[in-house]
Parts: sequence; C-alpha cells; structure tokens
Amino acid sequence: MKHKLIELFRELSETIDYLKGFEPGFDIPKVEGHGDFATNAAMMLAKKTGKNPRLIAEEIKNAIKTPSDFIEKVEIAGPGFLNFFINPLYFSKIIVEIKDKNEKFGYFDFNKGKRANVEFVSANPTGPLTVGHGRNAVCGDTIANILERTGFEVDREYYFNNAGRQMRTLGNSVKLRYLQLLGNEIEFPDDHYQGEYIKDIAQKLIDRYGNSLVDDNSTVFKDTAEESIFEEIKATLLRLGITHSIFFNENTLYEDGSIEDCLNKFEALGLSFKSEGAVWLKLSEMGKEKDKVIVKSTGEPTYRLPDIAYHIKKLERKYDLVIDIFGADHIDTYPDVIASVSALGLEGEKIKVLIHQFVTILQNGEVVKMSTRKANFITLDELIDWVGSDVVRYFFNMRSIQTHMNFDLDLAKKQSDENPVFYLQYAHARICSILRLAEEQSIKAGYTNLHLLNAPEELKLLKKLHQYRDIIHRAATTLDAVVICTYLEELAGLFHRFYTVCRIIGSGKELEEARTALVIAVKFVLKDGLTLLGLTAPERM
RNA sequence: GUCCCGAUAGCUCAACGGAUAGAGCAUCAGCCUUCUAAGCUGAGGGUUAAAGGUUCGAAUCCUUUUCGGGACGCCA
Repeated sequence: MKHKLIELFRELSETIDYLKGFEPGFDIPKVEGHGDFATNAAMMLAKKTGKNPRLIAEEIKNAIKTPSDFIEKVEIAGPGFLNFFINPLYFSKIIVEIKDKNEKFGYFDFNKGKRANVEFVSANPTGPLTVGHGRNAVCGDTIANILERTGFEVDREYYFNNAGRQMRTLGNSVKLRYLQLLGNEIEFPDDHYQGEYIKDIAQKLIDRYGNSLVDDNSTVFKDTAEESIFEEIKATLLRLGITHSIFFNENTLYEDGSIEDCLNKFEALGLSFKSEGAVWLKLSEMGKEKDKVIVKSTGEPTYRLPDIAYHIKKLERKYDLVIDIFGADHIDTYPDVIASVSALGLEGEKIKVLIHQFVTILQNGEVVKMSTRKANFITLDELIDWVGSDVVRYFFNMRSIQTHMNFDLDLAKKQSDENPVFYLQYAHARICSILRLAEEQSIKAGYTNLHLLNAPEELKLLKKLHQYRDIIHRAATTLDAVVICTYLEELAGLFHRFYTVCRIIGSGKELEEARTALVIAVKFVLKDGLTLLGLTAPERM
C-alpha cells in the first residue's frame, strides 16, 4: 500500500517541481486520529526549498484528488505532517487477495532462482545441546524459513569437528568411565567431561562388548560417543522441528586438500609468513589490527585456517548468500575470515554473520554458569520437556537477536500456560471453533458484501492484515524475526477484541458471510505466521 | 588497557529519526443463560542508566561517564 502512495507522489512531481526526485517515507501513525499513513515529506522538503513546511503540505494536499477509491481525505497536522485516510472499502480487498493467493500470500519471489546457506547450531558432539544452543538453533532455523519466503532455495548446514582435542578428551572420558564401571579404581580428571551421559555411553559399550575393550586403544570410545551424542542432538533438534540438510565435517577439508590449497594460495599471494616456527596470516595487510597464527609451530593448523577454507568451500558451492549464526564469543573472529576470503579473490561480501548475544539462565534466583565439560548445564531437552517446543521457539524468536536475554527457568515453568504463545494459538483455535460451527449451520464465506465490515474492530483487523507482507519483507531485510512476533501478537489482540464485540453466527446472512470471510483471512495469516516461526497452529485448545 | 554488544514500567521485552514511549507477566477493580474466560474492559505503574551535543523533532544519531555481557591465545 505504501508503494501506491509513493506512486502518487511521483505523479504529483509532474506538477510540483520540488517533488522531483524526492522519495517520501510513510509510516503508520500510532494515534488513530492521525490517519492510516503519515509522511513527514513537507518537513523534509522545507530544508531544501526554504519554504514553510505547512505551506508545502498545503500545496501537496491541494494537488491530491479526494475523495477517491483509494484516498478518502488528507489532513495536515502538527509541524507539517500529511495524514492520509484510506477509503475503508480499499482495505477489505485484502480478504479476497488472501483467498486468491492462498499459500502464495506470504511469499515473495525477489530472490527466486538464488541459493542461500544458513549454518547454525554447529556444536561439536561432546555433550547434549544446552539452552544456550537453543537460541542459536531457533534463530538459524527461523532465518532459513524467512529466506525461503523471499524465494531463496535454502540449505541448512551443521559444521562440526570430530578430530580435535575436545573430541579426544571425550573419547578418553568414556574410556575412563568404562574402566571404572568395570571395577577399576581410577581417578577421573577434572578437565574431562563430567556428565552422566558419559557413563551411559560407557555402559552401552559394556553391554555391547563386555570387558573386551580394556586394552583397546582404537577410537572406539570416541566414535561411539560421537555417534551416540550426535543421535541425541539430532533428536533434540527434531523436537523443535529442525533438520539440517548438510552435515559438514571439518575433517573433509584436510582429506580433500582444501587446507593445503588455502595455505598455498596465501603463500603465493604473499599473505602469509613464517615466524618463530609458525605460519602467520598477514591480516594487518587486509585492514585488520594484527597478524594471527594459522599454523602452529607444531605443524597443526589453528581453528582459523579450516574456518577460512570452509567458507571458501561454501562460496565455491555457488551460494548467493552465506549466513553464519554465531554466539557473541565469535564476534571478533569472523571479520578475519571474511577479510581472508576476500583477499583470496572470493566474494566475501556474500557472507553475513549474525551474532546472537548470550542467554543468561536464572534458576532459583541465581545465574547458572553453563559448561559442557563441567556438566553444569540445563539441556535443551529439559527445557522442551518443561515448556514445550512451541514455547521454546517463540521465546527465542520474540527477542531481537542482538539483545542479551535473561531466561528465568522458574518463571518459564510457572507461566507456561500464560505465555504470549498461547494468546496467538488461542486466537487460531477460536477461529477454527467458529468455522466448525458455521459449517454445521451451512454458513459459508461470502465475498460480495465486504463493505458491511465497517465496525471499528473489523476495520482495524483489515488494516492489520494489510501489513503482513510488509512485515515479512522487513524480517527478511533485517534478518530478525521479532517483528513477526510483535505483529502476530497485535493481530491476535485485534481478533480477540473483534470476537468479543462482533458476533458472527446469528448476525444475519450477509454479515455472517462477510465476517466468516474475514475470520478465514485472519486464520490464514495467523497460521502462516506461526508456521514461519516454526510453531504449530492448533485447531482446538 | 583496547575493541564489540547491551541498558526502556516491579519482571521479560517492543517501538522505519516523528505526534500522547507500547505489549505480556505481576498487582488491583469489573465482565461468562449467547461462536472456547488460555478471552475482554478499566486502573495504577516511566526523568527511556547519567550528562552534554546534532535538529523543526531524539529511546533512536554523535561524544563522555557509569553498570552488565562478550572478545582480545600457537584454545574452538
């Protein structure tokens, strides 16, 4: 609808010359009396032209033909705002549009034919996913959903490393527990994985192999642990409706020579040098603060090198957009990766890194410091057990990605049935209930008398429905789902108010039909929005 | 010490540089013979951390300070 107003201004610029080349901005006023759309155009133009903003507003207003099918009236207010009041009939068209476009209503095609990759979670399989991983998982999956709405074909990717020191310690931890369970008195080191799940895995090995592994120095302990933990991780993610299409093992980069390749290229371009037995990357020549080591004096690469090689790999797969979802602890490392990739002549600007701040967990009024190694964590599974998958997803989505968030577990448990999630879902269930009754009484949606929808509650709903596509668009631009949550809460609120004021069944044939058409449209958008966020839209509650 | 985030109602969080800063939870007072009361209506609750600046206009942009989180490794 905004583009229609922008169009209008373009037409006006043919007669008012200071409008030439001017791009007006429109927003939806908070106060009802200020119309459906407002622009500060006159104030902006006042600077350029040196004219009084109210005078400019007057000239623009007089040039607009009112009332028309589109604009009912224009008012000038305050220092020079132009407030546009849209013809109510124009709003009701949205019901028909939603019906006609159906599944396509919440989709755009401006990224059609393009491919995107979203890498998220990417926790090494050393233990169960924690609540902290939950934020990463939910944000990543939702971003992927949003990108799909713009036409992107999206791959969801999980990057892991089963060869590093972490994993060796994991294997060792299992072995020690295995030996202990077999009755050996062994001290279990502090820096090993303390969790109970390690014992479970050890027990599994005893069940399967008895004591035959006591002298086994193969990777059987590590492999079993990895396999078992990965199964758990995938199962947890599945509970949240998350599945990755690609699991990328860091090892691949060594096996296929990517690491070697990458090193050679840096050397050939003079972007690396040797010092103190290590290989350094000349980040200072790529606009960064200081040089960093990419190969230790032991000959082992630092995490930086595979990270770079991995991103090169992703770019080589011809994605148009490569997104990484990282926690705040990676905030300083990714610029190095992008700079390096660009220095090698690849399109580093295709890589977008979304940093989410950490989740602070409060339990019994105290902050829980999470550590997988120390087995001091609340698992994502436990959280899902307590509040359910929908609440978990909504909770992480409803906060802007860059804000720190506090998660009070006691509160979450206590309030689980007074959560905003239920407010949204309840609106959907209520509509379903009405529609079931309508069906019984052979009431059908009618699209010929939509002008009857003129109660304030009805008009507000119609206007809100109009905003949905803009909201998705904004979520796609900002790569943040909060706006969708806020929107859905507003829509649900408007529906609940409509519901208490406007009866559907028994309001007379024509109004019944029009209102049925309206609630079908509301139901569609609610469900579509919930689906986009990865939540269910229950038909009964 | 340097750098990156953040600070908005009692709590958790919203608010393309716009007009009277909004929701949910919590508190208080009302509303079910009528499509689901997981709902609705109303009340109270704010110096938008502080101080300056930019301008017609600032929670939003700039500077400084305070507080919280995170990074500054030949850990990942």
